[in-house]
Amino acid sequence: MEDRLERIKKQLHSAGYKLTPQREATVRVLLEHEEDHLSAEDVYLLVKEKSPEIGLATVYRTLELLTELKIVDKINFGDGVSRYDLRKEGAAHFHHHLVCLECGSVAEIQEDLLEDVEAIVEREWKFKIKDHRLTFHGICHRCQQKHEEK
Amino acid sequence: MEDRLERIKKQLHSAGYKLTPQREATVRVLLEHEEDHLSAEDVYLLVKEKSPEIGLATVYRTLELLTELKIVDKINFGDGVSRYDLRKEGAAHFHHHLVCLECGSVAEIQEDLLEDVEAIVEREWKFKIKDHRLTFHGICHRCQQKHEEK
DNA sequence: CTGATTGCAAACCGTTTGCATTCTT
DNA sequence: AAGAATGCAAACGGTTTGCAATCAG
Repeated sequence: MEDRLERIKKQLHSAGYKLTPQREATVRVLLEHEEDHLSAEDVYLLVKEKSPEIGLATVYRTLELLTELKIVDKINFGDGVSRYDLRKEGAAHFHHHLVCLECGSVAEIQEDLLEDVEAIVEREWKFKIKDHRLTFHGICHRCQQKHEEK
Repeated sequence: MEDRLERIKKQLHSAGYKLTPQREATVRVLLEHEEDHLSAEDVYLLVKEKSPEIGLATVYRTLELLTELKIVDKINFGDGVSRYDLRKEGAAHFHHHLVCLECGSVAEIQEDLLEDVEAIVEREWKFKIKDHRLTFHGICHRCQQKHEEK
């Protein structure tokens, strides 16, 4: 955890950005909530608990910065809110999501699964793939069980 | 084209909605621009050419209606704008997109491609898939050629 | 020191909503 | 006639921006 933070700091630094307490606090929150898909506002509130003087605009600017450096991925499940996901270290590609239409939960799939599909797309459509977004909408296991109980 | 319009009208009707000139004009625009990925504003401006008295709110309400009836899919490429895509008739699943990072063009893939992946996800994650969203980000064929010319 | 970064408030912009009016059925 | 649908303008909510004050390097 702490070493992960160090590496991110180094990335910021070598990209010519300053290491402010606000940026560190923001990255810390992201590290502590890897599994959640936090909105900017969520991050803001969490950072505020530890560093109450921070402003929402700074959080937005930091998240934008981290997105630019590919430390974080900005995603969008169709409600009008952007969410921010820490990239797994060494992950070339973005992970996939399972969004439950009933309870709204979001699960992650780390496995690639798309290698074959990408090969087809690159060959047939002559499209050089840089990244992908794959989201499945459906009913999660827990909600399925709820139905069976009735 | 005209028969497609008729069928959509019928769908609206049998869902208990009225057939107003504004709704017809909006559907017409969507049919005439199937390949484009129009935003609500785009649709509004196009409808306005033929029916200048229409209001933006009505376009939003109609698009919402069509989305609800699954005549149209609401998509979101990450810029803060929703776009609306007419569903191919008989298409069970949503089609995929290729977004070019350089020129911004959006191509469509009608083929399913995800059957195998979906089978894996349903089995391994016990997730009942209802729909999916798959977008590839990369460089389109034309932009690749532009590079080679240099 | 000096330019980068911050916090605040105001501006933005796509979208939604309240309401009186108009139109389908 | 009666409820649904419309147009307008105002409200909304997430995000961005201008600016003076502050801070990191």
